[in-house]
Amino acid sequence: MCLQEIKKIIAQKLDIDSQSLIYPQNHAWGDFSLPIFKLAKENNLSPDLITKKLQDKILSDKELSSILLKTEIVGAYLNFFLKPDYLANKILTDVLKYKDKYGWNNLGQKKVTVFEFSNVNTHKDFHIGHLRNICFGEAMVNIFKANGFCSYPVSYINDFGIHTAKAIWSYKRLYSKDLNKCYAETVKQMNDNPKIAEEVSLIMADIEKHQGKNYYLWKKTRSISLKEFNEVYKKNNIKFKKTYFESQVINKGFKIVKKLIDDNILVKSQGAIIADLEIYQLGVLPIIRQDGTALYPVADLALAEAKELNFKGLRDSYIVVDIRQSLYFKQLAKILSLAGYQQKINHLPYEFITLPDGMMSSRLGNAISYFSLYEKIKDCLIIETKKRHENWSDKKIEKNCQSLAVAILKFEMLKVSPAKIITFDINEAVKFDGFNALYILYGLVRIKSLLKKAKFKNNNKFNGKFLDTKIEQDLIFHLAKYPEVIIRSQQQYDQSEIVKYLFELFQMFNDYYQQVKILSGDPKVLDTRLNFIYSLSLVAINALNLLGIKPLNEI
RNA sequence: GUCCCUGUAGUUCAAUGGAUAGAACACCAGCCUUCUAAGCUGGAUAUAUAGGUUCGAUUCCUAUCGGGGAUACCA
Repeated sequence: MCLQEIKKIIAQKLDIDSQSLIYPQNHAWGDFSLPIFKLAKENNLSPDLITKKLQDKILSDKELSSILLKTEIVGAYLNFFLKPDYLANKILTDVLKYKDKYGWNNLGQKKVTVFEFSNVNTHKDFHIGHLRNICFGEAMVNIFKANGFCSYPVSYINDFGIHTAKAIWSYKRLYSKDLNKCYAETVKQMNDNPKIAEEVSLIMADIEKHQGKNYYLWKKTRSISLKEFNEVYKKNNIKFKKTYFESQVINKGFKIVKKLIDDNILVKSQGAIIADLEIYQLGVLPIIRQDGTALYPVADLALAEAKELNFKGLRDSYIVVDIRQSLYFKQLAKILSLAGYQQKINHLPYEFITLPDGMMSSRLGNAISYFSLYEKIKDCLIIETKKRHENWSDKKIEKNCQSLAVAILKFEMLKVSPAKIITFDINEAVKFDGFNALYILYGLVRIKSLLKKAKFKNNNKFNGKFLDTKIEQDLIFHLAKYPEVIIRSQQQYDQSEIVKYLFELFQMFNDYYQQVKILSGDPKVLDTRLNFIYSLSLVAINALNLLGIKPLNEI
């Protein structure tokens, strides 16, 4: 039984809306609270009278009395206190039983849901903006799964756009494997010399024809990029159910465009092919350039069709792309619906990443690439770890710090709500204090260390009555809230709910760790406390799994 | 110009319309012969402005002022 069910029982017995039961900002005021301003007004009675009536109702009800320790009237609030040992036994039983699936639910009813993310461009760096994208996408796949959806991650790689031709234009002059540098260089030179645009156009035409030297160079440079992307995915333990390439769907896209022109959904204008969506107040979307080369929508139309074909029963397709493209996705969805597609396309937007001194962009060439950042963080971690563990081998330190660096970066991307711009400050990120992945992982290591020293084996020997300190009861209540966090993070498409939850959990645990010496404490309560902290670690690992972050055994 | 998002502490972020607006960083002072001190304890500081709705507004509405973004061939 979880808090929602308890709330439902209370609400039903008292004939109130369970939504009106709130969590007081201070847990000392009670587990739930009912503000009775509204009730008083609706019934035209004084708040005093209402609270007393409700209290009488509670006292005379057998079931409520078995759950509730007491109620208190404070001002116009009726505060409810659950019986601590009742709650402790319920929650610990549930956590130890369901383990890494504690708090999961069935709300999604196995609905097939595809998440498209990591829409990255070859011939450019994989930078921290993309990192936010894959971390967000992966977390959403996991969170949807925890809510009973059949959710699948797919990736789409833009390996065929005009940006590839731009990168190749400079590559032929510089022969640098730094494709992003090539790309930025071409963009820079194009600003000064408009003639270069024509040359880039010719390169793109060759690539589209699949022949000649430019096509060969395209294949060669493309594989450099793909290798890099696969390293990022491997490092971050992200596996896609399917990967689509623009180069593989683009021809199908042109066919669809042709059909849409026949159907009058797309039209020719100023030498280009466009969708005129002015009557829907969605402006105009260019589809094919004057020179006949494709813009984004050509491939996206084919991609929508491909996903429908690959995932039987696909109802909802989520596309994780940053918020600047939200108009574009409204336009795309409109075109698909005009063309009669059944699939529902949802844009899952998130804000971009900016640097303390301004915007970051591949075109300007000032984006922080993933690997440079990762190496920097890892190096700082190695220095700190050496200070703390003089007896650890270099190999062990390297392995530990690799894992930590990945976790820290993921955490930085996930701790802010998707609707917020992340201002990424590398100097802050290498401090490793406070609201950081290390705080969580370190706390978890402390629990693991305690369990190891006590030679703990999961034995279900616990007695809720022994968990009688305030901090233990606060922690139990926090565990009880976890199922609601899983639901909220899905409904609001916001993984940061889970991150906040984890941080609060370990703030409380560190407090507990400081206050109560578990191993040297009262031996009578040792079993209960070991089961208790084991439960904390289970929920923590459960939540870390949803975020795609791997725990460590030692730090 | 039009449309969208956003203004909370020195900084970066919290707060399903409810009680005393929370954290983290930075700064100052403490805590390791005691379960991993990347931890803990204590300390000052904030809702852009003006109205409105409400018993009650950081939250909803309007206006003003700031910041960001989108707006036909960038991605």
